[in-house]
Amino acid sequence: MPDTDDTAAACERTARDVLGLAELRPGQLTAMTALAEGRDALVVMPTGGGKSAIYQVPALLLEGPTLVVSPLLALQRDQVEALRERDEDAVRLDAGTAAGRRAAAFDSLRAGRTEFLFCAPEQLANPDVLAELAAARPSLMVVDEAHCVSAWGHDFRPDYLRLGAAAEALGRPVIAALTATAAPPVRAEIAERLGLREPLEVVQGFDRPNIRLEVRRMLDDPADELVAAVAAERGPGIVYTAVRRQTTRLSGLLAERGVRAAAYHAGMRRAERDEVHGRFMDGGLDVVVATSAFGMGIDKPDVRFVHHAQTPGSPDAYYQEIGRAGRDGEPAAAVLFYRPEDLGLQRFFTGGAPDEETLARVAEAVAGCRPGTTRKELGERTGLSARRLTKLLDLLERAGSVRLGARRIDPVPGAPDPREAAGIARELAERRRDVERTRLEMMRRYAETDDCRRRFLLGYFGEELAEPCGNCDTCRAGTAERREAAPGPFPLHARVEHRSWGAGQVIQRAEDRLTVLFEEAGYRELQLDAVLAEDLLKELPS
DNA sequence: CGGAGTGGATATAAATCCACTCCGGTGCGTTATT
Repeated sequence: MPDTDDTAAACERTARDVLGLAELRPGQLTAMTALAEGRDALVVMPTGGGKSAIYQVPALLLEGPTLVVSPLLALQRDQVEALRERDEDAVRLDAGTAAGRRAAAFDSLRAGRTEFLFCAPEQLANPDVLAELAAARPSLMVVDEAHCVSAWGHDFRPDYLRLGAAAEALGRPVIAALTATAAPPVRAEIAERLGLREPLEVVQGFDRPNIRLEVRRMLDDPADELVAAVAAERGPGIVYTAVRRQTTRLSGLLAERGVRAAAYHAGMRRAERDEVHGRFMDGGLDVVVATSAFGMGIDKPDVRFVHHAQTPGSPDAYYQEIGRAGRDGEPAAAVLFYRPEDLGLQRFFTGGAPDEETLARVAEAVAGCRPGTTRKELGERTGLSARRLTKLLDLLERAGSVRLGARRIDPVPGAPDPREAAGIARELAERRRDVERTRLEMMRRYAETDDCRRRFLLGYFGEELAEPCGNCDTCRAGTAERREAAPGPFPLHARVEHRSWGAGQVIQRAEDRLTVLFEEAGYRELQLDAVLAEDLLKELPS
């Protein structure tokens, strides 16, 4: 049984001697200590809040190498470079790594000469990589930008959903999940998907009081008003749009007004993207007009505004994007140019559920295959792409027809009939989609509320702001209510149960209405009089 | 879901309307050419 005080002291010493950190923030030390003692941790902390130190210190204290899973190759490069500057041996692995370097990296890892290995989750889908890594007996696995598990895993980068299985195949090292943004259900999903065991949760610093919040309701194309607003701003900023076409159009309009603006989206050539990114960071550009492709890894302290020409799909995405403003603590602005029509586009992005025919076909193929079948074999049998298959298999695993290891696919004895499993799987996908739509609905409420916008956003992330913030448009307009704890039943944070939506927790509570985050049904707003008249909710003991 | 673009009908000259189709985000990896 390790002594926590000793471990904490060792963490502080290592942080000071190796990383040069004289002072640790309380959350940092708690998380480091837990990891160094072998306990999983889920850390939610703003960018620049010292997340790297949280895994680097225990990495040095725990015997055995550290695997860092990170979503973007560029982020990996930055981190490797930073470590090498401190003379730590850190290597990176991706599809472009030549065989010789690969072998050398694994040798060095096994021999204990290399402490840190960085890769994307897709690398861990490769059985050879997994076997080599397992042989090096990693003691710590870090999942950076862990919200990607929930945000990207289901339809975009399904290998994120296999990280839990990968950890098992690696001998189940201690896991550290790090992110800057995670509302309560996202946190829960990260923990579940990664298979965290009684993780320590450290959640810090959601409030960004220096960012002024504002929503402008638009009846038409917001271009003119947006261009005027941007031209009036001083200092660098970001404008987000939902589609690529608007990035070039708006950056063109800004350029006509003499603003040094450039577009950025994933359809541009690599070199051009890098050039825009670099110029923005160096101060050679005033404004980048971008899709959501412009984001992770942008840690520029003096961004003075982040405006949205179109609404994003959730408060999660919105808060993450505006969080790139004002990191230096100086005043900054976040204006949402809101047209309800834009919600339709986001609704489209949430997508539909996979068709039952294909699900049934895969379920049947799985039922007929021998234990230990590989993805490749199953892909050949079903004629489906690896990606599509990964996504469908994940749903079928939850429906009980298959067990997925990191390297093998096993049929489950006594599994439900393929048709039935397909039905269950489809229902799971639909439920997920429905929850995503409730998040979109919360974005609408943010845009349409008369109450303090900051209180709304913080409430969404599970934090309470008693007083109106005084730095948003509704506070300035005087419509934000000065709210004592609203009287009556179902107080803030109460555990409740709804007749059809099941268990949940009150996350916002006004005089006449409340917002509940239901475990299965997502975010729902309820009118208090209706709740009382129809006896819809029961308060549970907490 | 909604917008942008296309094409036909209208009804007698240029433009308006309607019905229709198509399109829309995020990055790993792999693979085929330069």
